[in-house]
Amino acid sequence: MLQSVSATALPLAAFPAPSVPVVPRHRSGPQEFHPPRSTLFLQGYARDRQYRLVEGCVALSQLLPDGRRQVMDILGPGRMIGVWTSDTSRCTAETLAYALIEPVDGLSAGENEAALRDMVARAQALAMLLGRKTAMERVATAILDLAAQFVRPTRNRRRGTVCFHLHPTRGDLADWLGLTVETVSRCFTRMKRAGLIDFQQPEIVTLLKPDAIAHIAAGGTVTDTL
Amino acid sequence: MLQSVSATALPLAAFPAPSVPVVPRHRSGPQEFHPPRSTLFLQGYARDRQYRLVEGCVALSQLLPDGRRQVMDILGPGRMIGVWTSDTSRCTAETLAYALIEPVDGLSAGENEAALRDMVARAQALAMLLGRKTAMERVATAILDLAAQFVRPTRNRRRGTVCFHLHPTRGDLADWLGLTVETVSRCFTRMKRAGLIDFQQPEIVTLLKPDAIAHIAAGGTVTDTL
DNA sequence: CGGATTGTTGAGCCCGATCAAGGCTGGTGG
DNA sequence: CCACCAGCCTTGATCGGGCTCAACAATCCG
Repeated sequence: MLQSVSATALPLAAFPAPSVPVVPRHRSGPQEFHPPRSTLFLQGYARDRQYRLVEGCVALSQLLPDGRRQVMDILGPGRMIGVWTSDTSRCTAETLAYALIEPVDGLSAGENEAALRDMVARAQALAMLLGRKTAMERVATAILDLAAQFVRPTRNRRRGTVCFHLHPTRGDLADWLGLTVETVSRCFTRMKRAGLIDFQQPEIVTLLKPDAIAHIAAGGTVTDTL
Repeated sequence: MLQSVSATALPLAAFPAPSVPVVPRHRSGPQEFHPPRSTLFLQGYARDRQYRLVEGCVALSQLLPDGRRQVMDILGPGRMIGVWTSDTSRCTAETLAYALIEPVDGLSAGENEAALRDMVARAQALAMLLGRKTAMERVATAILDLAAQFVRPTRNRRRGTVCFHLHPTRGDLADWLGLTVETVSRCFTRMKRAGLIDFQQPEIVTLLKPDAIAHIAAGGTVTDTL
């Protein structure tokens, strides 16, 4: 039976890491290559058609009739596409970079459930972010998540710094984080000026102080971390 | 293979109706009765322990270390509790009214997946609401969802009006909708003054113009609907 | 009755939206 | 080769929706 226990605060500040294996398995068809900004529209596909993103970046989003957009997730290599298929969840999937995907069939019921639970966990993390976090916290959380998904093996880097390719545009990030382009841009600028991140082109981002960024994502202020 | 299709705007304004049957099945244990405001803390339970809410109301929420709360869902009769169990999703479940729950075991893999997909769909609907909707739209959406879940069979009612018991407090609603108590209260007052809803006690709400409320939830303004 | 909890209402402020302008980059065609 | 254009990004100025702070009413319960 259910019991009453006092709630313990868990690390819910960040997006949960996927529990599905990143190592490709269950391949059952030829890989497909899609150019950036192409729409992989998933609505109406049979339930058993699932893909794994091998390389690249895909955004899942929903559109309101009046054009307002909410990005539900940004997927990096190893993540599953199409688990949610069937008509219960209607997301548009769009590539944000050259994307290589491979069909994955024959997942066991357990693997399927695990993938679905990951989606629930990430959707709830997004809800927490959208409902209760400030703009800086949202951007910091997003940067950490994307850095984890898109780290590129770097060399000659100072200890503790991480460099990654930021595939989504400022506009995509805004639609993901419930903000506007301008606010996202301003947050990036602030973090850059604060010495937490660096970027010459807007797409190549280096985390200079990952811990400080995590601190902000968890609710600390920027000036705190300076 | 995935194909490129133009996106059609679907009715994503409202919370999706659950696809799991509301009719009790798979009972496998004695029903349990819980008083209002008792915490059914689900973290750490074995995966196979699931419940169905027979009567009453339960809120699922997450807490940030600093105390900020995000309610992830409000469950009414027929909804499943514990589908998400395992350590991927950490929600606190709290009764908002006297709640009668019954253990449900032996769900088929398909039923389990359907329940999980419902959760994903509702979590994404919440993300859309939190990221892209105004306060009035959020409250209108919430009222419609709760009305659908908690309609009480009424008599002597004018056609088209719906009366229901609103179990969550203004504070619970605020934590669900990403607002403050004051804003929620003001939205209720505005809708009351606009003749869309009515309530004598804050907990017994009558929808006077459900269509107009749906119109607001979909993005229309209040003065539009007057 | 007094205290606690919840709901309502008002006044003022602030964070992030909106509006506007300009810079940078990449692609296309002359 | 450069001119032109279309996106994307940045930055500034201003606005406003919802938050904060505060006071008070209503209800419940001991």
